[in-house]
Amino acid sequence: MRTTGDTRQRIVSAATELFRRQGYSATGMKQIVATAGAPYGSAYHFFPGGKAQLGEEVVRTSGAAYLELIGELFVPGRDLVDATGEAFLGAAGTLRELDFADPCPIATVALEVASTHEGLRLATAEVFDSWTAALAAYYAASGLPEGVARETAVSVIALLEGAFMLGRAARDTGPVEAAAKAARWIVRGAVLSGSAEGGAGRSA
Amino acid sequence: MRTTGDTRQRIVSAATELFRRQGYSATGMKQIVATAGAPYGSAYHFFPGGKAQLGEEVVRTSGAAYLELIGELFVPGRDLVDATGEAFLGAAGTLRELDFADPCPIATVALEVASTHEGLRLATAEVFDSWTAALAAYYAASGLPEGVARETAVSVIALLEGAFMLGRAARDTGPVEAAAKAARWIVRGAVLSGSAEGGAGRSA
DNA sequence: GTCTATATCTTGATAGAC
DNA sequence: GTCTATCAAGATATAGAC
Repeated sequence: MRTTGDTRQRIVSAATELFRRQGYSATGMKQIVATAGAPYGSAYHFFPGGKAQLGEEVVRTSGAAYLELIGELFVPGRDLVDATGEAFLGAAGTLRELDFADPCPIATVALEVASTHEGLRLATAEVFDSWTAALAAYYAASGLPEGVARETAVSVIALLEGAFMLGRAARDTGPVEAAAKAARWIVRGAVLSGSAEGGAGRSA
Repeated sequence: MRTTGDTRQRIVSAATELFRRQGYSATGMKQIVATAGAPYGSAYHFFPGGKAQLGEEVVRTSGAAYLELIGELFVPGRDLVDATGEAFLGAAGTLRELDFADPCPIATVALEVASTHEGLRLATAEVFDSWTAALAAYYAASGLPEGVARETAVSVIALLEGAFMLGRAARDTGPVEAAAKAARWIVRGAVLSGSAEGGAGRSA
């Protein structure tokens, strides 16, 4: 029976929000604990590995949360093309609601650390992989051949990340909305190629 | 007739490379001048506005360089789908040659500053806009209706940026190669929708 | 235009009282 | 487990000799 566990989570939550708005490097431990309303020492009490350890936990925690979201949005049985397009339109709404902070909690960090912090880089890679695997499983369950499903999932996630980037820079949801149509074309193309090459191209 | 102009450019070049590998926040002025082999004072002599001014120059300069590249890759007359797909395959090669440093010189900076440095954010937005406008002009010249051409260009650029992100995180060119196929589907879809809605869908 | 020295601030991290 | 004080190193930026 644990008596604590509250401040630790507040630190993780604060770090998640700050990383998403300012990135990893521009966010200091002091700012994190100040935002969390926690004493400075608590940061190193809960994360003896320092900022890198905290960063990894943020990446993996928010990565897991988004993995659940994917499971909710892409329910087997729903049409592939429609489900994909609607996910993008929902993302456009989220982008606006966040006032153009990053809807993806790990994107900025991923680019920042890719060539500099190997541990963090691996964490972001594993999170991206979990997302694409989940989406690929849905596409495969909907009839796409395994390889096509995987490539399609990777492309759709990439398109969403890039659309967030352009949308944030322009402070405009237009890019994400344009990407919604493009995502539909990608999936539709995959369905066509799947039925031609491999097999059960029918989806709904 | 100017007698100098060399150290200034070395500073810009060094900053461009460092931003692309480490991002904006993690790169210090001292590291920049050290890499450039320039005295510290020169940085503020040439960029009285400090790091932000240097950052803007880096973004605009490398943005202009990539704008030229787009012009070279997308020559009117070439088939839209093939030109787009081959550009992605070339980008995959570049990603590997750079040892998975960011092939896009402004992507990391764009995400870092989007919600924090308004001047820099605007610079990245204008660069992205110049790229999508150039690509859209090519698509339009190839027969796509204006609006479709614009949306397609935005989506293709976004897909490329996102594919770079996933590829860097995984240290694998697979995502960019998958995106090459997806980009072809996007453009093919745009051609179809263009010929249905608006008009001259024929490209080659 | 070059270069050095310095001022001021903030960073990540640690030590130790409570 | 909480909280404060402090450290050394880094940051951005400036001043001023040459």
